[in-house]
Amino acid sequence: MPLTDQSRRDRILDAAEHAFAEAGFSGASMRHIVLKAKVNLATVYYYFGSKNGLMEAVLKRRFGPLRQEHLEMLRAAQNSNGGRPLSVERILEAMLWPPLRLAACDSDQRHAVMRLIGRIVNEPSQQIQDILHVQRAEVREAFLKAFQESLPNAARADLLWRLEFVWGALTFILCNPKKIEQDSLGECNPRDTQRVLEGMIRFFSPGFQETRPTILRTRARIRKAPRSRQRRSVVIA
Amino acid sequence: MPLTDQSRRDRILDAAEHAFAEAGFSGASMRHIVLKAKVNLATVYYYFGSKNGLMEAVLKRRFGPLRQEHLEMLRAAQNSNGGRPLSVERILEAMLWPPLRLAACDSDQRHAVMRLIGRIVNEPSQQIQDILHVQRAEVREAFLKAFQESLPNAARADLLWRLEFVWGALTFILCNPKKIEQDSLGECNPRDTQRVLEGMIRFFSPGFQETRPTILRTRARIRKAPRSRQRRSVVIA
DNA sequence: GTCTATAAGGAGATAGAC
DNA sequence: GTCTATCTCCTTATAGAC
Repeated sequence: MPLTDQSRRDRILDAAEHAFAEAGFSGASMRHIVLKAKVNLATVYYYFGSKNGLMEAVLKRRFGPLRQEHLEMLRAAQNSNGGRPLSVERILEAMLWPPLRLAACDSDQRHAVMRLIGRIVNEPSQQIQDILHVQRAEVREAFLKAFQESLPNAARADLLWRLEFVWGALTFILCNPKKIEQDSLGECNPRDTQRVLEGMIRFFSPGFQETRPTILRTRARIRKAPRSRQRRSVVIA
Repeated sequence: MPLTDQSRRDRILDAAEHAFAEAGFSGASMRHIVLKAKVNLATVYYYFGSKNGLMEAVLKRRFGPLRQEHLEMLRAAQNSNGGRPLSVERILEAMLWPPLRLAACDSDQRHAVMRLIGRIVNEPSQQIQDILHVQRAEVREAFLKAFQESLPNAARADLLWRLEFVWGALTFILCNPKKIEQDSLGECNPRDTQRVLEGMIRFFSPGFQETRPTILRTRARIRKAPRSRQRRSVVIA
């Protein structure tokens, strides 16, 4: 870790990224960050103004390039396909690979980036959510459009839901790689990015093909809950 | 909201559940909680000992019954099926419905419970993760076994990954119902629990049937990233 | 640009009266 | 069991010398 080669600003961003990824926004403290970055506390305020400003800079450094890579990969796939609708597999690949690749970089920051993506998705702060929303809206639209072209019979609402499911699954595994590995007793290896990608594409692709309209079944048998300690005056079922 | 009918202890738990769900563990403060619960600060320490103890009580109140409901619903489905392997759809229903139903209760605590489930999954604290692990391990095993019986040709590692994907998608939509509704301009309605359940079962079922072994494709074309600002000395691809 | 020193307040937790 | 008052520490943030 050559400290001399790295400017103070970058050291702070790296340390902050790490801290925010590990402890969340409110859980991370400026003092821990400056300790790890080996800079003075006032330096952070000089460069970033506030803790919020620091988080914003951390997010933009990662999600700006990520957004561009998403869009470029989708466009490259479309170009190489001569303008015809892409297969679901190709779309999913363009959707999942950029974040997985980012997380696969072999560096000290690897785990930090992985967890940061997953962490901030569920971050309570409205300001953080706004930053994320701006970064994601354009990408969301592009992929939704690709899916609509690929699956003209699918209901738009279904596709929207499915994008959320995939995005949720992705952020979850990015945020909890260690837990997954431990819970599976080593059978799942989140660092084998290539295999994770293949597994996700194989698992999610068939579901997207399911374009018949939803038929709501009556499900009377599950109305009864086993315990009485919960309030369930109104049960939707 | 009849305050007199509710013991202090329950008022604290309700307020804490709400606060933790909204702001996360470190983001929520004891002082905000006692303000909402209309109790004295010392009362919380009398009943729960510490902030950690309070969180633990909040989690156990919800996840104990949830665990039981998961197991009972799976067992009921197996019994009604005469011991034969369940369909993937039935297993998914038993897996998804208890948390969705819990979130569908029409009460002031509804949103709190929804978001709490999603929130704590990504909570950094190790102690919280341990509580969650204990609650989830038994349920995980039961559902994994059900899937293995239903899909004898599926690789165990694949099933483990897929359980994580489903769990990740579920916790994501539980934690971010408002965001989903806004991003979709109202087309997705997270409060229509029944439809969400059907949508998830329809989306995830086909993927589980995919039991052919994974064939890793070479993907040279995605090796190139669009921007040079990221370090990518070692790219796994 | 970088530092020391410190402000100003919020946090979790407790002692001890009632 | 419930309250007031307080301890102690840590937090974000800033003022001002160099």
